[in-house]
Amino acid sequence: MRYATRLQFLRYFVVVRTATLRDVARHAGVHPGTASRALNPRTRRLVNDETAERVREAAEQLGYRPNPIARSLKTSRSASVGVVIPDITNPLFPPIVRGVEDGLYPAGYSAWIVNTDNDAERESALVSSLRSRQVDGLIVATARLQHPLIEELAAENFPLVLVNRRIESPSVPAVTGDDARGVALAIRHLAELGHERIAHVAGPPWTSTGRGRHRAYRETLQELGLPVDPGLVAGCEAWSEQEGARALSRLLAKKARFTAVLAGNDLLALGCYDVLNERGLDCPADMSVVGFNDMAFVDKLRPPLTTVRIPHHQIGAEAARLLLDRVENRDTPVKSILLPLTLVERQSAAPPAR
Amino acid sequence: MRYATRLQFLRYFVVVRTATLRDVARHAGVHPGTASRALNPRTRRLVNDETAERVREAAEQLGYRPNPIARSLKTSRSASVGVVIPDITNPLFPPIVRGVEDGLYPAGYSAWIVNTDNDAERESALVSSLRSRQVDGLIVATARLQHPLIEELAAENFPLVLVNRRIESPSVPAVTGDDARGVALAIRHLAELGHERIAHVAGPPWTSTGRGRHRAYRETLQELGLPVDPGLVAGCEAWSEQEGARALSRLLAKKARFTAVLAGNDLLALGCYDVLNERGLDCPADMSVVGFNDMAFVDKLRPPLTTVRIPHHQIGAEAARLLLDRVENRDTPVKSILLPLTLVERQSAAPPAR
DNA sequence: CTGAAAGCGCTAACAC
DNA sequence: GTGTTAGCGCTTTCAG
Repeated sequence: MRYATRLQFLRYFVVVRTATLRDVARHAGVHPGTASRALNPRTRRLVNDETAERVREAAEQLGYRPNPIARSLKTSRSASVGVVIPDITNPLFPPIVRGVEDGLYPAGYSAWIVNTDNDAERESALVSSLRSRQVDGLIVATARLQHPLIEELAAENFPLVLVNRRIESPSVPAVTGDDARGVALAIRHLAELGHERIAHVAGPPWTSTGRGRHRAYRETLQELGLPVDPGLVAGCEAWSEQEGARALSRLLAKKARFTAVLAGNDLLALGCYDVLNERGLDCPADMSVVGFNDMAFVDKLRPPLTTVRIPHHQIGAEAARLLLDRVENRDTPVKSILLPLTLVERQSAAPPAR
Repeated sequence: MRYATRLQFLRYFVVVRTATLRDVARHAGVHPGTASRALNPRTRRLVNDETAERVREAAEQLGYRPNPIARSLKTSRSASVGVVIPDITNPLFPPIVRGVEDGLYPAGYSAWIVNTDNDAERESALVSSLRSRQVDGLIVATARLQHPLIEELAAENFPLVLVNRRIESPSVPAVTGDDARGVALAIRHLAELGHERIAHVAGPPWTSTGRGRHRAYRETLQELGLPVDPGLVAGCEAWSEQEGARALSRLLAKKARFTAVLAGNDLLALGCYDVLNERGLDCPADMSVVGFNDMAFVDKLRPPLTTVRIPHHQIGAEAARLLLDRVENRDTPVKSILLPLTLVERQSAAPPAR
């Protein structure tokens, strides 16, 4: 050994080079295989307590950090999962992502986040890149009702959990809010305030949420014996403020009569606000608006937006746990989770003017 | 070969197993080393055009996807960088993160995002985990003025770029907005509107932004010949709505006289809104408020917030480029970037009541 | 220009 | 219980 003292030797490893399992093994006077077993919680019991302790000490002294890359290469696993979202810049997703990470962290997993911009080609490239990085599973927030890529993955039995959205095929686990009940909450609230003609600015029909909320809207009206008038519904091409504005404008332009509008989500509701402002209509005096999502800061709008709260963080966290279940055991039966929603009453919904 | 037809053989690789470089080499009738050279753009010129083409074709037929894990293990690089932020849930960060990704993507790099929650211990654990994953560099948005971890990394000459914040030591490249000019823009605007006594709700003094904006506030007042009164400044312990509210409350409680307030950022401005509302003070009639950042949706507040816009996406993108420069060549001289800011005039700042 | 060979750091049969 | 061995898939000297 070219090192004058043990200390120098240690310093060499700690500072200059990062210690490998071989170094640890040599220091503990055992074979690398044994060191591996001693350090890995899952195999720890295969080795003598005393030996294990020696290895642990050596590892600590050398500042040993396992190399996850080498481990991945050997095991074809990575202790990481991919998170596929349209755009982190959309305020809907940060809380979900945080939930996912918080669900993953205790299990020692971490998340790779990618933004697809709702571009199927980009999505496919990103998923492929995630898979070549050996992610152990995928959490997907971009589901459209028809989604070949997702069905492909599901057919392969690749661990996969959808958040926020579902696809038509029931074989893919999903964690979503209970939109039907959320819509019912909103409509009932409006009805109780005295509204009878309630319009709907609907989300894109190729999303499960857009379509589901629209259906729930119709069903709830029916249940309450309120008029179900197709002329009171305007669909959007995207979940954007701009589309929300266009939709409400159409409704207003054709002189539809209504005193309240349920927006498919908060972004669409924001668009409604814009149109009302433009036309000098007061919310809620002239028109009540209810949103969906309870996005950050909608309580600061004028008027503060009454909306349906979705537990985004929890959705992410549950999805992470569901995914981990499937990662650990691919034969875990497919299970979806429906989380309860709550109505947040603020000032954008009030009794209609007489 | 146990396969009856070439097609079956191909299917085997394409569908059942993922083809490796060896498979490609065998199919092209060359040595794996040659196949590697042929497929890697950087070594491509070392091999005969004809051979290279054969290899390329074989790769395509087999649906070959290089395994980045194996490559990383060999090269100690990963074509990925770590992005260290306090919390993706803070609306400040998504656009920066997006900018980083957009800056990285064309170069074939991707980003690992981690949330520190401003916890130094967690940060250190996360950075260490990123490094063991062989990230080629780090983009850090969590800098405090004193930041041992960052200085350590810098001392090692580990590729590193700060965004949004700086540290005291000048040896670390940073991409930030030109806060001094931004503050000047805001104060001058207020002065032009006729305000003379302008208060400041200052960000945390252990952040470069908090401190820098405070300094710029004083300097600009002085330049304009306006009163520089320490009694008109209240400091915050965090960049939060709550802290902003507490700060403005303190100012109001001690009966300080002022007609406008410059908030250290939009979140603090939001806190100011809350206090004004609570006390029945009208903004801007009784009190003008100017924010900083131009966060998403502050244009929807009541009143829409006048604020200083920081080009967050661009900050992220420039940081990515700067980092990549250093990754490719560690001896690239340290260079920091100051991006111009703009004042966004909305309705929260108006002439003072006489 | 291409082949041969070694090895990145780790794990997992398989021996003993 | 622990050592031995082989190998995950790739790159990169070194020969020729």
